[in-house]
Amino acid sequence: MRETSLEEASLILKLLSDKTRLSMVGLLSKNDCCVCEFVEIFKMSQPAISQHLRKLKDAGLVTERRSGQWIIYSLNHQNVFYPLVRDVLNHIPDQGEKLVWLEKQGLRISCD
Amino acid sequence: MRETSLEEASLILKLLSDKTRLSMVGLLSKNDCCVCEFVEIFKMSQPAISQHLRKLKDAGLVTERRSGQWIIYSLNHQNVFYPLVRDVLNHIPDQGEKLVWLEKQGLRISCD
DNA sequence: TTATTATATAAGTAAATTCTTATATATGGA
DNA sequence: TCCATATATAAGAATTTACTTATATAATAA
Repeated sequence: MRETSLEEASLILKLLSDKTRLSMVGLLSKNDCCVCEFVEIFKMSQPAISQHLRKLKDAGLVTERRSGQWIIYSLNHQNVFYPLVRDVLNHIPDQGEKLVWLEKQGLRISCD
Repeated sequence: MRETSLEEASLILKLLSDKTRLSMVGLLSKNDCCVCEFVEIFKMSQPAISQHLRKLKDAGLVTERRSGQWIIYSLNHQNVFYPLVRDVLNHIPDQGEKLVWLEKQGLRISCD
């Protein structure tokens, strides 16, 4: 396992220490998501969601791709910090239920 | 493994996301330490150190005991969040070298 | 007892964080 | 082309955080 410096580790932990971002990362570990899905799930303004995603992207924890009008976010398993992220996610409840709820509302965007 | 709620997990991660506290916890996983040792290691004011320790103590991550004039802090392995802490510590460099340095300076307090 | 050492706490300050609102850009459909 | 939808970004406000200095408490040593 690659050893992360203390500075790097605390930076990643700071990103994951926000409830919304931690849940986002948990969701992305299950399924890719677009911004508008996060807006529905977290009942938060679109700019607030975009700003959280930008922080995750700047750290390399997630990647984005365009699909039509949507920007689809994915968890970046290739990132050097992914092992830390994975270990942290092991300690939180499965966020997949939020996607089930989204689907029930008919708000799921199929991300392919 | 006990499943920590999202709120609880983010609270613990917030505590660990501070460089000083993360290093403190890493040190305590090796050896018990007193406040004055932390002051030397982190070259930080005594109140600043005490305030960090208080946050860790309030969350139950560390315990304290008095030994003469010193207050000795220990990592609380019994805490429900300890498994998360342990997994996080697995991703940071060994903080034990800071104790070696302290010993070389003749500043180590034998904690028993 | 008095002084010294170790620690905690309180109050204030500067910086960082997370929202908000307003606005810009890009895509797709009528 | 024009409009609606999805997203990003910028600027500002409220809150939180991590320090500072000043002071209080407890133990030990002279």
